[in-house]
Amino acid sequence: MNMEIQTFRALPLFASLSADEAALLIRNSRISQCKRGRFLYMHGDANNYFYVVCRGTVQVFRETPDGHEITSNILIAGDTINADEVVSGLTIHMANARAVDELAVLEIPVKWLRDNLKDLGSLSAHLLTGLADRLRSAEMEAEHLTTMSAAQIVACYLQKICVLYNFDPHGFELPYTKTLIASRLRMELETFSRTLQKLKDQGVTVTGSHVSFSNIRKAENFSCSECSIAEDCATHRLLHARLDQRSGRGA
Amino acid sequence: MNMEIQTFRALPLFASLSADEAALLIRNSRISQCKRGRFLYMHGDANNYFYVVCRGTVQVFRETPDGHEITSNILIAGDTINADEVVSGLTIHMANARAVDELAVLEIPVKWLRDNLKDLGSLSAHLLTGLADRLRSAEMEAEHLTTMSAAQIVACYLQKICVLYNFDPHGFELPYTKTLIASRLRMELETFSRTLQKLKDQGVTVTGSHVSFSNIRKAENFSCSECSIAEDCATHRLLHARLDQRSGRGA
DNA sequence: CGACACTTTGAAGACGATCAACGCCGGTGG
DNA sequence: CCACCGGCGTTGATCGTCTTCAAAGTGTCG
Repeated sequence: MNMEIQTFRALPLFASLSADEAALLIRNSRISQCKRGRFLYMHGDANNYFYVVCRGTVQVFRETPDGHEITSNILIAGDTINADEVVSGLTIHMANARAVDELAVLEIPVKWLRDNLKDLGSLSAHLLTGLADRLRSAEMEAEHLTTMSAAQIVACYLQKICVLYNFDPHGFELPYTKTLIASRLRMELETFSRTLQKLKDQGVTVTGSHVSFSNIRKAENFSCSECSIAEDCATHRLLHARLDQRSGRGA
Repeated sequence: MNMEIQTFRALPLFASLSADEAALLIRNSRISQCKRGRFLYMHGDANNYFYVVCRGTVQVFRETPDGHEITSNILIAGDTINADEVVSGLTIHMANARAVDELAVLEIPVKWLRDNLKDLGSLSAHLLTGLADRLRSAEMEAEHLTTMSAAQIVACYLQKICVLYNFDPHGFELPYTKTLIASRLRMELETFSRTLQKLKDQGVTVTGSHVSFSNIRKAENFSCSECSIAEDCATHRLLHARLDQRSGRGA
């Protein structure tokens, strides 16, 4: 368990906590494990804990009346899972959260958190910026959804993944199944699969779960016209940085 | 100008401020007016002020490379305009903000706000919940965008407008042009117009800018299957309350 | 080897976007 | 008073893209 405490102190959300604050938090929370496929909570369950991912991956999703799953987010170490629900004061969960792989989460009682948030100044500041960042990216994605083609969305997402996981742009493995990614991108698996084929001409090659950006310039022009023109897409800047850092040029 | 101060004290965002806090805020901010069609700020401008709508309506939108406008939000009195940008620490605006009608906004220097947010406890708490609420509704809308038909989206939105503005469900006028609404709903004006015709059979009648829910039960089933089944759609609850309150029954 | 989850491919269909033309209305200016 | 114009909205026809349904291929693990 102590190892887990080490890991959670390494998360940005908690990094700036003072020793006192951290001790306070640890005394009043616990780390819980979850096996692949298990539900952390389900839609309608009481919203009693504030969760933060320590290790592993979480899929947050809702179900349509006809049983279709809509993935609203895929979360990794350092992400808060239900911050919005907790802050909004919801008493029940509005979505399902399921472990995609072996999972460790920090579990903080909502009740305690509400009473003590003022004593955890830096945490509340992180919460604030975290929510703001997510809001912005949610709005950005909604914009993409309506203005970009499936091909652009996919290309853009692959680049984002590459930066987020610090992968080598010349070649990396998809961190989760295509089914999950398609659901996350709000498209059908079939559409996703077909789109990957089309992207081969555009400097993005995906075979099996292996991705490589054979022609990053082309891939980039093709994807995310919004961001690149507006120059507000941090992904591209970081991607370039990674390319420069890894090797001289990328094709 | 004193009248404007009265109005802004009435906004929920500031209602809970103590007299001291309010005085502090007023000393360090100002209320500025804006004529219909004028830009409050444009994409790329320096993000120097935190804005709150006191009176009137604001359209926040971005432009695609080909000049198409995408409305990301329509804001009314009490809404923060660029809270996400300010909290995220962005130095330039990521979108345009334009006055839809006669507008009054409270203008708080970002620099000052950053230094003094800790002295305005209740404001920062409101900011937090405000962001969380917006995040949730943004995710909800993204879900709707991919799971519901245009007809459902429109019906759902009209109900939301009715509740938000406290209109009579039996008949009210659209608060803004159809062009703006269509853009807000991320559909083309043509699609919106056609959709309104189809909704006539479904208990929602729109002629010119006059809306009436002739058969609220039917309209409801038709719209927003997500929310109603999940029972997490506050709109419907409030709509019922309004119907009960107005008259015995709604057709 | 067989079961099962995951993925690919094909063909058909639905839905919204796009292009184009027209109607309506308020304002401005002759 | 009428004519013209521009913003706004409606309607029609066509087109492209994504979804849907169906079937078959690939991989892994017992």
